[in-house]
Amino acid sequence: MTTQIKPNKKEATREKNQKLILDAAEQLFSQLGYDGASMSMVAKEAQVPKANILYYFKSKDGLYESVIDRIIANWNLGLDNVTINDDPATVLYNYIKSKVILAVNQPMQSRLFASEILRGAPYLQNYFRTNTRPWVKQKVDVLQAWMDADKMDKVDPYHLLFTIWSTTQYYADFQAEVLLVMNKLEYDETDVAQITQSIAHIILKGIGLKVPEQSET
Amino acid sequence: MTTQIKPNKKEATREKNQKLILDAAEQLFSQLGYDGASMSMVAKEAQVPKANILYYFKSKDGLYESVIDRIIANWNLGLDNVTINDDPATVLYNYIKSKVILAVNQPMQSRLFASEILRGAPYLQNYFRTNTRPWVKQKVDVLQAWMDADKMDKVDPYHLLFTIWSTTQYYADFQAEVLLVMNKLEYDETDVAQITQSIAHIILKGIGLKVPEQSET
DNA sequence: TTAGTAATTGACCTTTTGGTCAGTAAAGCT
DNA sequence: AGCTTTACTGACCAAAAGGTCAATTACTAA
Repeated sequence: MTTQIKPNKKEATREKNQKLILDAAEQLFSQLGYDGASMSMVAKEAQVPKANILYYFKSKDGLYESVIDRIIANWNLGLDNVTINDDPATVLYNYIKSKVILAVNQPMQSRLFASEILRGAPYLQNYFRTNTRPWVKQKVDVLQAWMDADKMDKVDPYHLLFTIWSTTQYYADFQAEVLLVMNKLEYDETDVAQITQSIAHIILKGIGLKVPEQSET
Repeated sequence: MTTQIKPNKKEATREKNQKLILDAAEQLFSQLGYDGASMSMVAKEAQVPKANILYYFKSKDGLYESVIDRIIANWNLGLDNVTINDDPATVLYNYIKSKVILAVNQPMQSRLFASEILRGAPYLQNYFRTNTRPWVKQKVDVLQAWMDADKMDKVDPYHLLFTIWSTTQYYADFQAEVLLVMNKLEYDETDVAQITQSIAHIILKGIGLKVPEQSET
């Protein structure tokens, strides 16, 4: 029937199993941290023999690294293709909004990163150096250009970025605290809008911008 | 010489040893997390036999709880005794400043809390319910009163508090990332002022306030 | 002093950890 | 079909985990 190049049964099952394992590992690592999650737990969760995991991923470290790599692969840093000609308010508003949506709807990835950074980022050091740092540098340049053109207040662009990251990720990483303090069991549909609104108001006004009336997707 | 009630040598050494152990545990737990730090590591770090730790603190859980309790004991939530008559700008500016100083100078405690909350706050649930929540409620009321009196913008007071917490704690919890992105080895003396300035500018202006000229200690 | 009590700890135990390996099953190829 | 090679996995292992306990060492009070 299918004459694909490689519908190898071998590769097929391998990929299927690897996905199973990575999914389980991602969940457990983000929930319990690197040390808190054990290989046997991952095996049980993925319904795969433990030795199979070691066969695919050499070691626990290897598995952990693969989990991180996979997250990074589709970890859209957002804010791409921004230029000096764009409107700061619109760009930043949309960025904040997308980060809040991510935090509320997919907190696991954010938490995995958080626990990794808390531990001193042993596995992310390289990623930060070779990817995040240049990416940040570029955004900082755009922000600086906007400031120089008096399109927004002059604040330290690095700290502005940190402010956006911290405020938005907070709702993922510290979800337990937020919910406890607000006496809620979980976020509801209105929360995303509410959070976005509050953060955007404070930050945008805080740097001399106005929250745009209508946002684009 | 001393006629104190209880200069028992017993109690003296017990307290001394307990402090030794708690110090070591605090450092290790905040560095490696609950699962990452082992009893033998704590024993070695505190230069005390492992069985002694178990003798004082029943179990690893007990030790961990004691560490948390001790931190909470002198964890000044700040912002105390605030009333509607106070000046919002001054109060919030000082609060931000004190949180930044804490984040930069004593990041360990913040990180321990962070890793605890990341795990779903198993040991802090009760604390949040019985302490933080009422505390927050009270501050929220004051903020709301300020807003009603048109002393500041009307934003959700909960999210405003979260914004202050997240932005300031970020420099403790995500220190590794901040330093990597900014290409620094460690924070220097100018950073505290710089960070405070940036955060205060954004947040205060963001809620319709002005950064006070001169701050009080 | 000394008896009584509490503090201390070395040795030991069980369970779990990450990891190996030899043997078996399953493709793939001709 | 038969042979080669790769994929898989149950059984096993040493190390480290948290925790117990009986024996020893302080203190304290009389």
